[in-house]
Parts: sequence; structure tokens; C-alpha cells
Amino acid sequence: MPEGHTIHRLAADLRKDFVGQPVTANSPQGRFSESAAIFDGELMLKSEAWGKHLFCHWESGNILHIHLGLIGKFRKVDEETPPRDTIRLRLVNKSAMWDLTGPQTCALIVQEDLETVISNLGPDPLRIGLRGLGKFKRGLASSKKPIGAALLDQSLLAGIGNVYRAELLFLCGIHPETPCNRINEDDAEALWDWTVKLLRRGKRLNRIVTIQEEDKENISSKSKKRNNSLYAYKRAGLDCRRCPSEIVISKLAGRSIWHCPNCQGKND
DNA sequence: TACATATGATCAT
DNA sequence: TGATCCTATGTAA
Repeated sequence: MPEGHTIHRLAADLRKDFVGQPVTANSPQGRFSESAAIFDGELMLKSEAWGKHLFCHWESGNILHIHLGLIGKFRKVDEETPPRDTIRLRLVNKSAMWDLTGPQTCALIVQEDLETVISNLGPDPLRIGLRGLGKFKRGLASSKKPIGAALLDQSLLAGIGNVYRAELLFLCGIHPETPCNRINEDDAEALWDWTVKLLRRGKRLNRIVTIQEEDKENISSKSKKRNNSLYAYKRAGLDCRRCPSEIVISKLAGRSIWHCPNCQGKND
């Protein structure tokens, strides 16, 4: 679940449910009890996302910093949901209840700490939009890493994860091993444009959908049931949606990556 | 019941 | 590069 679109959507949903009326906070699991007690009963003033980081600001000036990591979830639950001991944090008010489980980070910090966190992040496409292109291009130009590794580097751009990196490279026709500094102007611009577009779509739909209208008709009725929203991610051995080749899987920056050997030209 | 896996990141070697 | 942390889910045994 958690790439940048998820976190921005979360920030917006939490804002809707909690900003404006006092929030009860506790830690059924116990591991966050002391900190939760500090802002328990306060007003949430603001809820925002930077890349994959979520920040909820409280009256006292304290800030709840959450990073979901690989397996974390922060979800709205029914008021009868039992307080299981995997729930790190539970937020409640009159109209809503949310449970946080398995976060990589859940900490109470102050503004200065927040600034340190975001100073280590590259441009966030969902905050800066198309205006972030310049920064992104400079980041690419100064790196020799394979683009497939760079896209996961949150200090180059903030919010992309393993699904989007495979899909972005497919849509731009770029081989994952291409060194960043060999990506030309047009490709860099296309990468940034698609990133902004796809993250916005993901936030709106609350899930990752990269498939384009013109490719929908090429999806055989056989596979119509599932897995129809992506081009490359987890599609090893299946037909490319745009040519007769098969999608191949490889490893890059310690994670699996998928690409079409025909549509995503080999780098030399 | 056990194990593999997951849209992440850090720390040790 | 590999081990590690956190939790839930699906599949194998």
C-alpha cells in the first residue's frame, strides 16, 4: 500500500476526520503510550505529507511523525474494532476511529525535527507538481546510478516506491539499468510528467493504476479478471501489453524489478 | 502450523 | 550485499 500517493491520501482523510474537534489518542499495544498521552485530547491543527512521511500537528506544537514502511497500515476502523495488541496508535473522536499498525516510525517530534526529515527528501511531486522538474533534472544529472535504483532514492525524489518505479520506466520506455546522467532532456521531462500524473491518479483512486485508456482494449478477455491496472510490476512471464514480448524480472537496488525488453530499449 | 512474501529503510559487515 | 525491524495475508504442509 504505502507509496507517496497513499500517504498524501491518508493526510487528507485524517484532516477531514480529525481537524477541528479534540482527538483522543492512546496506544492499545503500549509501545507508544507515553507519547500518546502527551497529545491526548488536543486539537489536530494540520495533517500533511512529505513523500512517504506523514505529519500531524497538534495544538501544543508537538508533531506526530509516521512512516508506514513496508508493512505499516493506518486505517479507519469501525467503532467496535477491538483494541488488539498490534495497534500502536488509536485516534478517536465523535465521528471516526483510526488504527495504526506496524509502522516503521511513529514518534512525537517538534518542528525542528520535521525540518531535518524533509531536508533529506528530494522534491515531492504531489507537493510541487510540474514545477519540480528542474530539481529532478539536476538530481539526475549528478548521479551515475542506474535510474531504476535512483527512483527509489527518496533524496532524489520523494514518494516513489517499487510499483511506481517499474511502471514509470515502462511508460517512458527506459531500461532500468540506464545511468541517470545518460537520460536525455526529453526522457527526464517525461519521467517527471508521468510521476506527477500517476501519483495524482493514485491519490485520487487510493490505489495504483497506471494503465492508459488506449491499452485497455489490448487486455485479453482471458486475463480480464485481475491484474489489469499495471504494465510491468509483478507481471514476469506475461505478455507485454504493447508488444508480443514477455515481461522479465530482475533485481535492482536489492528489490525485484520488471520491464519489457522490447519496449524499454537496452542501454549500451 | 509454518513459511514466504509485501507498495521500506536502516544498520552491520 | 545481507540481516533486521514491524504486521498481515496467502499458500503449503
